[in-house]
Amino acid sequence: MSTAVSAKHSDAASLVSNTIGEITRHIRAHELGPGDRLPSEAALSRQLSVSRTVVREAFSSLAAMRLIDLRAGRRATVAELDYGAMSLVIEHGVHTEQITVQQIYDVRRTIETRTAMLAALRRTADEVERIRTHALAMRENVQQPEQVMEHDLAFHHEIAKAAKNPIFSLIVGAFERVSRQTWPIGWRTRPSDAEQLEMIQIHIDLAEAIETGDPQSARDLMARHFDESVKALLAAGIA
Amino acid sequence: MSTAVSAKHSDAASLVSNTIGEITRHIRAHELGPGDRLPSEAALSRQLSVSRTVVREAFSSLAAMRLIDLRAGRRATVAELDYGAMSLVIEHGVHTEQITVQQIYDVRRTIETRTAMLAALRRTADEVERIRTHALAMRENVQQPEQVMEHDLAFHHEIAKAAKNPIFSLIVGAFERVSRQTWPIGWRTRPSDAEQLEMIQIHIDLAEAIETGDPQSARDLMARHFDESVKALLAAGIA
DNA sequence: TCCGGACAACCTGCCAGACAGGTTTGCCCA
DNA sequence: TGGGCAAACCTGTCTGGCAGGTTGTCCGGA
Repeated sequence: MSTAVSAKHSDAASLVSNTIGEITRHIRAHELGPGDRLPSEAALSRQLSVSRTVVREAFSSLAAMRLIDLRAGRRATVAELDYGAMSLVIEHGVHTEQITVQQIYDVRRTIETRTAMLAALRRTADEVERIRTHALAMRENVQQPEQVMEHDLAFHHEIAKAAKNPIFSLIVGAFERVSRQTWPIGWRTRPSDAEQLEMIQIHIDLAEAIETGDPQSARDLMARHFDESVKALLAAGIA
Repeated sequence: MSTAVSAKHSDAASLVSNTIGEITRHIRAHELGPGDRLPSEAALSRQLSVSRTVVREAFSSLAAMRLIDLRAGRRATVAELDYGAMSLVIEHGVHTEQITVQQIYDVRRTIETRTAMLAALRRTADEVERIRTHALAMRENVQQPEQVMEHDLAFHHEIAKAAKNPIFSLIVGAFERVSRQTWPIGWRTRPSDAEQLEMIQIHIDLAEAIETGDPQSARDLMARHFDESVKALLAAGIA
């Protein structure tokens, strides 16, 4: 696998990409925020002297990146930050064998040891509650892997949120689609009840460290969690 | 600013989004890799029983996320991993005031202390050469901020590449567009020659640590670099 | 046999016009 | 003043068409 990651020079002077530029410029120039409405397709079509087809494709592209929201009959609106697009990029990388699962774990470890630390420092009572609930729900539903996975994902997500930096949420979210596909593999490498509970216990301990407000301990537990996971994956021959 | 980051449930059963799904499924099912060709618009149109317009918008959306490459007259091809889409998402977040510059620095610090460490462990001779060249070029062109910035960005990018994990390159690249806009602000907070050279010296030292293969020192230098930068930004009132 | 060039078939970029629904707005009536 | 209805507006999708770039093939010459 090559580690080349490029960015095409997007001065591709096609009408559609120019139109995309005009629309983002419009958002910036008018200081639009999430929920604010954009001009209609027909209006932009006239204004930029291109066909509605071109404007539509531009809107469609922006919607694909989740920069705007589109709904039938309604005007396009500026969207809230959303990790959907990044999620697709990562998934694409994995499926085209440009990214390995192990590389994802390394990045997640790097990011999530930080979110755990920050969460321990910045979490609110509500957030602690949600984090702990998910950790405990993992143990309660240990017989239903599907449930365990959902609470596991939500657990990590809530920690990222509690870190109070939306970019961390964005990145953690970006791995969600792929995680949903690789998670069962990791689970299967822990066939005994004891091993499963041990893995879940780390989550519970982590929730407690965040509740106590112990960043060092939260950091270490998250690091251990990922170290164990990678070890399990390697043992299963995923490398 | 809210820290909410959502992902719309994309079961939007529109023809276009279904078609996007079909195309990504096609890539996965046929195990296509970068450069491989996709069916023509007309063929997909017949195959999925939708108009060419719909297929075009689907292609256009995928191209916006840089999952495929489109060129006139040519068939669409599977694209290499590319941070263009992620870059736009981040930029959008900043312009709509959902992300602050300081939050970006925190994430970059988290990611890049890791890339510096890994680069020190995994770099090849060629990579060391490129990294050092950029660091030295910063010093040589110290009178032309534009040049300094370009070499600075390239410096960080090369380190990410040397870490041999494409996801790190992806993330570092994702911040490039925004960095290009905020970099001059940081530069202005270092008005004296001495301060500028001091900041550049860290880069040179870092290049050396990576060359020597000293991960601990590389890590610390990168951390210091970001700490200084944040301090400068705060002093300038960007917070 | 091999190479190069020209031509035909194919493909994409863009456009105009049209129609079926869903949404918004404003007006009118109670 | 408040509620409801109809018209105006807007988006999703389709058809058909033309210009211009690309690809592949085939034939003639070396």
